[in-house]
Amino acid sequence: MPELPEVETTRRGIAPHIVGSAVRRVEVRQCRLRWPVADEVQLLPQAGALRAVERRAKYLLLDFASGQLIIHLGMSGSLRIVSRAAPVAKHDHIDLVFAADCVLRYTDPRRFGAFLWQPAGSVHKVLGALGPEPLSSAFDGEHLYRLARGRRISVKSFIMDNAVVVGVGNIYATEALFAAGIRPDRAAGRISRARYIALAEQIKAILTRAIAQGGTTLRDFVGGDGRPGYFRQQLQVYGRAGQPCESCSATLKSLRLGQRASVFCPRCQR
DNA sequence: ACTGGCACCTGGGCGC
DNA sequence: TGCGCCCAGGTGCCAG
Repeated sequence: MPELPEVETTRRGIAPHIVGSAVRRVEVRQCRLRWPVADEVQLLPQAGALRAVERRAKYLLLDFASGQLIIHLGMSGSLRIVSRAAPVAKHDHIDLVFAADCVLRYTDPRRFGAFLWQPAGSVHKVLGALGPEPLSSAFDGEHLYRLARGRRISVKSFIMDNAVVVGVGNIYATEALFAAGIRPDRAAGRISRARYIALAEQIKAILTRAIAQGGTTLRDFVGGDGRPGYFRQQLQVYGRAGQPCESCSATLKSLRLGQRASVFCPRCQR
C-alpha cells in the first residue's frame, strides 16, 4: 500500500485525533511483524501525552517525552482511528487505546510493517542512513547528479535507494521517470545533469500532487480518516503495461529491475 | 564500494 | 470449485 504520499496522508489523518492525548491501554494481538514488536510498546501507557506525529521517509514517528514510537506500514499496513466497540478483524494486529472512541488500530495482512522504539536522544538504526526528504530543499537534481557519478545501477533502482533520496517507491519512481522522459533501465551514472534536474522536479511535483489527492489507492488503502486516495486516476504508466501511452499511443512495455515491475514508454523515454 | 538477489508474509487473480 | 502459480505499494541484509 504505502509510499510517501500514503504515509503522509495517514499522518495527517490520525494526528488531529491523538496528539495531546495519552495512551491508556495497548493491545498487541500479533507481535510478529517484520521484527518483533518492541517491548517498549507495552510501556506506552506510562509515556504521558503524545506530543506530535512526525514522518521521516516512510516511517511515522509518534513523539513522547521518553522517546519515539517508530511505525512502518510495510507493503500492506494501515492505521485507522476506530471506536473501541469496532469489531476486530483478522489482520488487526495492534490497538493503541487513547479513549473509548479513539483507538489507533494497526492492520497489516502481510506483516512487513514494524513497531520499533527509539529512546529520546538516540537514533534507531533504520533511521540512521537515510537520504534527504524528496520535498526538502536538500533534494534536487544536482544532488542526484553528484551521487550518481560512477554508478552503474539502473536509474530506477538508484532513485528508489533510501540512501539517495527517501520516499520514492515503485509507483512514483515509475511515474516520475515517465514524466522526465528517462528510460528506467538507463545506468544512473550515464544521465546528464540537466536530465537529473528535470527528474528531481518531476519527483517533487508528482509526490506533491499525490499528497494533495490523498495518495494512491490500489487495493484498499484508506487514510486515517477512512477515505481512499484519488491519485490512481492520474497514473500514466504504473500498472498499464501493454496499454497505449497517454502521450504518444505507443504500447507501454514492462521489464524487471531489482525484482520490481518497471513500466515505461519505449518512445517517450530514452 | 557496489550490485543483484533474498528474505519476511498473506491474498488476489489467473490459467488449467 | 480447486490447485498451483505469479504478482503485489518496502527495505534490511547477504554474498559475490
